[in-house]
Amino acid sequence: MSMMEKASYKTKQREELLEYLKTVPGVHVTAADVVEYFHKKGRVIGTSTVYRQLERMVDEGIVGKYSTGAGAPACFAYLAQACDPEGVCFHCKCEKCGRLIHLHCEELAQIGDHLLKEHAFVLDPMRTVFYGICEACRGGKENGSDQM
Amino acid sequence: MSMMEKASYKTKQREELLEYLKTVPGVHVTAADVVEYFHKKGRVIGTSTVYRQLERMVDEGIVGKYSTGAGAPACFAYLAQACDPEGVCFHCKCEKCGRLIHLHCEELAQIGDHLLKEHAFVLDPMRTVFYGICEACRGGKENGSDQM
DNA sequence: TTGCGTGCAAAGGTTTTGCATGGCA
DNA sequence: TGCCATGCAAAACCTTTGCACGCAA
Repeated sequence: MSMMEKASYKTKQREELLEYLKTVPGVHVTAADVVEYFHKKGRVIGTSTVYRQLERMVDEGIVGKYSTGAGAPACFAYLAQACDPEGVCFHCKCEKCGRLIHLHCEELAQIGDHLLKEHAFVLDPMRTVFYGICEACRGGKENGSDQM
Repeated sequence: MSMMEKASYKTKQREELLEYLKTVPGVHVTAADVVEYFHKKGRVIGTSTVYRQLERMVDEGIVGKYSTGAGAPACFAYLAQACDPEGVCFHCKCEKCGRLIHLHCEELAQIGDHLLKEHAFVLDPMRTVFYGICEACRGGKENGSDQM
């Protein structure tokens, strides 16, 4: 699109954030998770900075962003082209405890093929979320861990 | 599936809300849109009520719910073709033209089985929406009608 | 009469923004 | 030295929840 995008400095915070994300490729974390991670390490990074950098990385295409709902926090994940050529991963969200489950499943990947071939619909796994009840909540009757 | 769901009274607010939604089938509106619509008509309906009724209608399969982003408000739309409570039905939403596609497909129904057996996740088809690009928009390369 | 539905206000949680300061180039 | 990035706090938003009252069955 644009030719220069932005100036974009290379700050310490950005470096550390990116370094961390690279250690957990494909894993989705929320902005709050990131803040907490650094906080525990004694390295405090402002929430605004995390949001701003994450958003920028999304623009740059090195990080994926998943919206799991309305008031729910967005998830981000470092996109490691190496381990996931297609970036095929699906998400299941428990309607009871709110937990987001990350799935790498070949069988589910066929859904995309089926939708394309039979229904001429190009699936966007990035945005698609399966809603339902997770194992813990179903088994434990009321809830499993109820983290959100 | 369930035997009684809930008592579910037939209140004035519910009637009016449903009546309004039926006049704009397939069109997606936010809770705020609904509140504003009635407010302009001089008929005030509480925001909580709108959220609660809308959510209930989603459970009943007569309204679809879509996530439009992270901090963005959820969208709802009256399903012209009500979902068969017993049968399986899925929805695909085009990210380009916003169109909602109704699918009755046995093969897709297997997703539920797969998720249950392999991932111990009980799928809720009523709340699950596949996001992607529809045939018309894909064919036209750039866009079809592009309403969002 | 029973109990669900409604509506207001307040709470809860996520993300954005204003502004002064600090650091990269 | 410029200018962007950072951080803190506050604001903006969307959605949920508590509670008393009203209405449907």
